[in-house]
Amino acid sequence: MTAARSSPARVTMRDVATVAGVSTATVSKVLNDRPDVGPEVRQRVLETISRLGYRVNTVARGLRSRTTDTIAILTDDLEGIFTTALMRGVEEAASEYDISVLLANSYGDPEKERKHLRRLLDRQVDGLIIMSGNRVRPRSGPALPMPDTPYVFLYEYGMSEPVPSILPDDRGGAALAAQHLLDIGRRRIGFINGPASWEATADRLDGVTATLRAAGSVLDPSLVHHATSWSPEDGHRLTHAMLTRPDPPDAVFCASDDLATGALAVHQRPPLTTVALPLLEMGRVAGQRLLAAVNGEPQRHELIRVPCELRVRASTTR
Amino acid sequence: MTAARSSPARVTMRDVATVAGVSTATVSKVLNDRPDVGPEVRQRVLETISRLGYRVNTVARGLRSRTTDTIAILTDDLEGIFTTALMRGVEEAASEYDISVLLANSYGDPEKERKHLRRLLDRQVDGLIIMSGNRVRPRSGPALPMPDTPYVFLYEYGMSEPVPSILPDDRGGAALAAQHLLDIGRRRIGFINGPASWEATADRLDGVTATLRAAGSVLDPSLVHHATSWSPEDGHRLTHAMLTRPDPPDAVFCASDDLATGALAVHQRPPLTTVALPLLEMGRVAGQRLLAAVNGEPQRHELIRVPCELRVRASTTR
DNA sequence: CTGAAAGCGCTTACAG
DNA sequence: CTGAAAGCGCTTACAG
Repeated sequence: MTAARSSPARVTMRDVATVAGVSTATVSKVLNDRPDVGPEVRQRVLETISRLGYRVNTVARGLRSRTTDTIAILTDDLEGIFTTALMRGVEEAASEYDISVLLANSYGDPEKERKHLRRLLDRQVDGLIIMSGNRVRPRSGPALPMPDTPYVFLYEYGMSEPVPSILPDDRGGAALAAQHLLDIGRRRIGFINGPASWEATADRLDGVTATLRAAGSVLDPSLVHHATSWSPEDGHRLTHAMLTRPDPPDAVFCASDDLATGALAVHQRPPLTTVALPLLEMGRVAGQRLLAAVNGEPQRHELIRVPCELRVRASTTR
Repeated sequence: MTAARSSPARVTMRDVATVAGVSTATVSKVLNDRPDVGPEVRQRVLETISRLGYRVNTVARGLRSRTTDTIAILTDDLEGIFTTALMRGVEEAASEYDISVLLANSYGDPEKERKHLRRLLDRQVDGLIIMSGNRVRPRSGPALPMPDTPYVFLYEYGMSEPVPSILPDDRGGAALAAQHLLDIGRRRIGFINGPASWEATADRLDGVTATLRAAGSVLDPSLVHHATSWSPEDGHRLTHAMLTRPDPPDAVFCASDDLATGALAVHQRPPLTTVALPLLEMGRVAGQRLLAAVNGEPQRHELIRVPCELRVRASTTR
């Protein structure tokens, strides 16, 4: 890429200094809110800046100060169903501190991940969020060793790297749902869970089981069905099977919105009570943790489970 | 943000030059594949680079060369239903040229847009993609004048700015669907269109009308219903009304997947024949157009309509 | 073909 | 409180 644009000589810090009759050092101090500048000089410099329409060149600043105020999101699936909400959280957290966010997509390919990491490190990013957009699972370390650049995992987790991994509290979320059903008087709870191979599936079963047990009740194993996919079709099929038993449950908890959608015919669908994944909040936490690390706060291996939220709607209102 | 990391003195171009016994100018030339370097010197430099593990500092390069190989996506809705597919297209196009992509979210707020633009220009981005994630409509120019930085609109369009706007060809897409229904022998076509206030709604009505007319047929106005939202509920309601008429249509075309989903009960849903929005391709086109402009290619006001694609599935197979 | 020199636009000790 | 000087790590004319 070559820049073929010609501009009418961008205003530089030197211009401001000359016009204001000070040194560039002083202009820089004003710009960075250093205390060691006299009030009248500061005033004069600020006026000159706004009169000339001066804007700092972040690239030059970055070269000198060795920090770029830039972090990167490296995802394995830019089109994952949770990607945008997670990214929004990261972007919000970063924006609050005037940090910019670079976006890169590895498609889950370690070779692509390595290439992106190399490019991002060459660009001197201050830190990285390594993220999955669709499924919580363990992963190996970054495809490129990064001894000097902090990073965190988001919606996936490392096995031993000394960094935090930000995850949804699927167990707690399922417990919320089960407790809610108990609270509205249901005792015989059916559970359409996700595919058995997903971590969230086991975590949610744990949550439901423990909640019922704590209430002196028990989860009937024959009322737990595992879908083979997260599709409405599976939700419909399994719910139908459950409700046509001689001893049907008095409430059904589905492990995902799609499963629940299929459980109900569209023309008789009340607004669903839902356990919301805290995606936005997870993104924010990831951003904040990363920025803290960029600022020198030590990191260690830890799994941070962000609580889910129960949204009660008509489907469980009496 | 301050960088509190201490690294063991990063390898610099000067180090490579010293070890290889050449000047930094020569190292730079090798790095940038300039022809004016002797083969044995080039070889020696390359070996030294890989031996020392040298990596270019993109920030320093950017300061000197006045180009950052970075573009930005500025969206009004990071969680719009089309956002990720569009972004993926942009990211793919950019990655092919080793261009990095910055992400910013204005939430449709002109003040936030201005702030982001300012920050992005300060960072010396080579160009910008200004994008809507959910709805094609006209918009005013960028919230900050950008005389020196090229940009394009994506999934929204400017009224007069001398830049391209990349849009889906909704009219052509609807025509594809109508023609397909004619091709499989249907003559009396019902049309569940979107809300009347959307541009895509008018464009699609145009497409269907023109296609039927060209086939010597005509679209019965009483078989055109406009939804009040894009929801499955609306799709269900309107389809039901249409099919319970004394003279029902022999095919129904819905203006969105959600409307079509509602049109069918989940347990009897065949795979839907669909007109796919060319979101990925649109993103790619936007990226390519922008990079061309960055390289000095002149821009002008134009609306680029990217063709939709018909995906025939069981719902229209005999 | 190769290198010395200048300079991109800032910030940072440091001297006064 | 203010500024002269050095320098971040590159690339780019230019001279030889």
